[in-house]
Amino acid sequence: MKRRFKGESVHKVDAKGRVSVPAPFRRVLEEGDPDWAPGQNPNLVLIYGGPSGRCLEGYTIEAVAALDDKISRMPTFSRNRKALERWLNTKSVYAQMDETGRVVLPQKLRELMGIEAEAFFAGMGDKFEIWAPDEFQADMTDLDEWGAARPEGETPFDALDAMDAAALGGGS
Amino acid sequence: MKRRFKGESVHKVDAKGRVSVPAPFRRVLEEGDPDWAPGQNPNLVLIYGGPSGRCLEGYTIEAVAALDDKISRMPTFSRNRKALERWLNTKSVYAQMDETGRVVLPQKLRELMGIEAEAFFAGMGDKFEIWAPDEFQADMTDLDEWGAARPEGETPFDALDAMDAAALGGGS
DNA sequence: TTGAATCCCACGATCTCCCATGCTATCCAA
DNA sequence: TTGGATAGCATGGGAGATCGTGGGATTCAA
Repeated sequence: MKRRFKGESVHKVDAKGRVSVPAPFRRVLEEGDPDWAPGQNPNLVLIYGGPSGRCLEGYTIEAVAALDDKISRMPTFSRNRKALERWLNTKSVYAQMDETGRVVLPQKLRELMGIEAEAFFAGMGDKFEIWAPDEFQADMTDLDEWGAARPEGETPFDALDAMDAAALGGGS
Repeated sequence: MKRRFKGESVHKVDAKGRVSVPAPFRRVLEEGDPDWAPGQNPNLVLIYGGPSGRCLEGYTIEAVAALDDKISRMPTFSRNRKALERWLNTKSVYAQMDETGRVVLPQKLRELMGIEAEAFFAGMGDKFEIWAPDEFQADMTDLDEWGAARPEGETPFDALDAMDAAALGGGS
């Protein structure tokens, strides 16, 4: 079973835009880079035009390849495909960890996300997110309030339960 | 794993029509030119009659060869084939990077695309696009607005999710 | 001989790479 | 179980290479 991005942490961003990648994330990035070998520095991809738009998303090389593959199976001239290609190819950059476990966040991306002295890392399974700490806090609060305001039986956790029922129904 | 064209940037076009190729793109062009050797300048191909028509497309030598190959497998006298051959052979020019990482955009092509003082480069995986900055912005805005106006469950990202379902359903 | 394309040189700003340091967690042996 | 050794982690800084851009000189053809 492949390791996934889990956990959260805050790291300093220095004047050059360098920031430490949370140590547990490094293992995932290494496993997810087909060219990686012990003693080397894994590559990754940062995407910034995502659905929310308010955070950077970090993907392993493999995860990006899987996305690429999925998109390439969509109708060639569909608008959906064009939008996704723009997102995955234009609104993204390669990055590489250095020997001390850091990556450089280009100035343009830091500005877009409002990241200054600190960056907030949030594991999200097959990807991770990089936020300005206060932006993440705001998003988290939004999400909590939204969940709390849902009617009985329609909270996120209820939706999770509903997945079981659907699996049973569909699989039989 | 082969590197692909990723990212976006704007560069000045000087009076002679020279523009810097974004540094990350140079690596891809080098890898994609079979004749390239360290210390040399990679060749590339610029195509300008593409489907959208509003931007130049830059391809590596290898990518052009692959397209050529694909087209040559089409029925010999089909109109499709003829149209594509025109596109790939007639509406294209070779270009070469100089030692400082620039290429010359011929005046004719600049005029066709409305490129004047600045050119916008957009990575698109196996190729990259060169736009007049405002043209790209307009295209991007169109695309974003279109996506935002889609009903729930039909946005580009929903379509991406749907690929999983299709893969499962189609694979059985 | 004049315009355009090519080559060579120049320079400031940015980015990379290498080295350095203090801290924390882990491990091993007395 | 306790102290010290060791490895990994988070962060900082400096020197050199790369990048983006400008301009002059040269060549070639019209």
